[in-house]
Amino acid sequence: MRASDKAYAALRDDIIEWRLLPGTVLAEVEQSERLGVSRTPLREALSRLTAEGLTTTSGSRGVVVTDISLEDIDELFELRETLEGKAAALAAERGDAATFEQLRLELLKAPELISGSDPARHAYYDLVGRLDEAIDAAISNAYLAQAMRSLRVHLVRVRRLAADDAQRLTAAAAEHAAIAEAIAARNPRLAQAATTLHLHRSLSHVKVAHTPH
Amino acid sequence: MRASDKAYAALRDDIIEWRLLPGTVLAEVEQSERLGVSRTPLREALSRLTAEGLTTTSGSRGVVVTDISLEDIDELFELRETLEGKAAALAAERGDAATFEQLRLELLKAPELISGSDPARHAYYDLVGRLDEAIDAAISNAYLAQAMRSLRVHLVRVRRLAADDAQRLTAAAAEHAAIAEAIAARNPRLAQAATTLHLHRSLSHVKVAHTPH
DNA sequence: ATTCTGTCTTATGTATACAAAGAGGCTTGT
DNA sequence: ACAAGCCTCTTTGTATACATAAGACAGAAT
Repeated sequence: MRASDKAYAALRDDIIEWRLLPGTVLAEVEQSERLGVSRTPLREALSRLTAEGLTTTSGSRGVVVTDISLEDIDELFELRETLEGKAAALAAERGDAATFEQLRLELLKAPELISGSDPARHAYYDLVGRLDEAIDAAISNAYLAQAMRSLRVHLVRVRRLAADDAQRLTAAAAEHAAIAEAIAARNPRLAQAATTLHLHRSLSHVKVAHTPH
Repeated sequence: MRASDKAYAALRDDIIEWRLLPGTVLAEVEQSERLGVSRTPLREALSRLTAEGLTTTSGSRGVVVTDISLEDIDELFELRETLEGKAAALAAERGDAATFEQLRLELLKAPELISGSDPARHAYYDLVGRLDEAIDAAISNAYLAQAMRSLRVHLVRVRRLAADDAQRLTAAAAEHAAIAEAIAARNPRLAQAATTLHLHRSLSHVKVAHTPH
């Protein structure tokens, strides 16, 4: 693995997992010493992070970790609804029904994974990831898939804040199953509607979790 | 201006203007000598181009200029319709009516610019650019705006192929005016429909121009 | 003749040295 | 005492030297 890849992956994880908080300045020498690479590959890593929007080069203060506020989350989900709604509709038009029917069946059994121990919960996240990948593959549109991939980086960051409880995950699994069902039924409008519903529920959950109560 | 910015701008222009054709390998020493910078800033430029999708790092062959075929154009416009349609609708909800009414009036006078000499045609492209910027500003969504910006890079590349004639530009100006009118009227659905119509016409024009006849 | 292997060449990946620019503090003058 | 200017230190930007890996070509062996 190249040193720049290593530095990129480490920094990306640190930001996504909120070990590097928004506003933190990523000085080149400091980070290169911390990660054990020289400045050259580290700079490349910072470039990639900035291109993804996880960091910004803020004038003369160097590279800083970008903030992600509640308003940002609204904007993020607005774009997400647009892209994923369209993607679900396209997947319903173009995808392979059997693939999504299989995913639907697995999603219906997901509550067992969620209520289980932590490794099983990982299996649930993997399952949702496979649904995303299946949609990506079904839409046959590299540009749309790329746009969604670049969004997901930010979404993972938000999800870390959401503190998903078993109750929410169980509901989300049912919503995902509804999306898979609509795609398997080759019903674009239904697939889009199911996606819209799921995203609104997710957004509400995140916002409730962060509203003072 | 930093050397890396200079190299980035030069390469980006060369690719967009089709002076560097798809498939061209951008060897580091070769390009750094051609552009008069050293390899370090050139590598940063290549990173940024690759992040934008204008180049890809193709295994062991180094960085190559990405191809953009007719199928790619279909995919590109599919995403474009999704994003710009949503943006137009949001602009109609949130934008300032007077701004778009002003743009509409200018667009109605655009045929004079188009039929004129080449510098005036530049004025027309500027006008369309201002409509894009006004929509970007009106939507109040940094993520959506960023997604559209990253799309426009590819679109400029396609436009260079389209060989826009005066007839098509005149029609396009009218379509743009219809979009501005719908936004000024604060009618989201109409704004989205006008955008869909415009993009379909643009796509048809590009495809006709590249179909053997 | 074909294939395998070794070496050589040429590319990219990395480290480090040097340059330039900016911020902060200290000193000096009024 | 306060302000202004200069100096220094720190940080990023650039160049270049070195390492490493991959690919091609040639030669030899089967």
